[in-house]
Amino acid sequence: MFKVSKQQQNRSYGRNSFLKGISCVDCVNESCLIKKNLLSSTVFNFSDKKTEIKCKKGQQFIIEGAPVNGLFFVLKGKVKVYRTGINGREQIVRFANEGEIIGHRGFGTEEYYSIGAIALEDTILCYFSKNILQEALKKEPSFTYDLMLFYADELNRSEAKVKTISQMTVRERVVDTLLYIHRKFSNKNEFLDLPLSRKEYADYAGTTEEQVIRIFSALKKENLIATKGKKICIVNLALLKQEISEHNFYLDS
DNA sequence: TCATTAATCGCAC
DNA sequence: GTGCGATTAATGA
Repeated sequence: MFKVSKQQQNRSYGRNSFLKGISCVDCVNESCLIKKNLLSSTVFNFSDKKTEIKCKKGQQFIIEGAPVNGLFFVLKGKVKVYRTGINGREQIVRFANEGEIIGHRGFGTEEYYSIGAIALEDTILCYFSKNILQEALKKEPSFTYDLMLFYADELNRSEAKVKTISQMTVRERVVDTLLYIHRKFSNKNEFLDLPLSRKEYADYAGTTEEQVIRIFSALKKENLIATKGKKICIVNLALLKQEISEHNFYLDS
């Protein structure tokens, strides 16, 4: 679609290539808050200073405990963000889609990342160093404001998740996870457009792989969902929503 | 195709 | 609800 030659060039470097890539002007991610603020000359000049990072499926690009140097934006692909708990259990904090920000919690005074991030499919990231970003944020209020809205939204989501984990039954948490993935990653035919393993569903819902499998097969029997290997289809969205509606759940991405 | 990995299920706790 | 192990299905080299 755009700048094919650049992509081919990237490919020839194999994994882990760090090089200058597609300009923000040509980016297709309208939801990206850099793209949205590109009319500002500050942001425009700043956008030129990004580094493009290519990740293969399954590749980790943020390691828990590593020093924070900057911020990632997802140009293309999907990513999971997690924390490791006791005896190595992963807690998936969130999934990030194209145009979203990763590593922002460590921004500011934090010295080390408290989260890890792994690409769920082949992914291209835009990386900005902390200093460059800080300069742009100080100069351009509307850009800063957009980022603030993003932080507020993240906080809201995080608070809602506390309640999910502490007050919902396992079944409700799994249903909630399905609805979350559906809101965020479904395409039109109700198939979830994200190849997650049962374990990854469990890590997000705060339960075990076995429970997820048991609940999936129960939901299948009740004709609420259908599965084909990793592909999962929401059959009866309304009924699933009804299951967790008493938790007066907020509905957003 | 064969070998590896993931998904299920049953059972004990 | 959780954790382990055996069985079966799916994936990929």
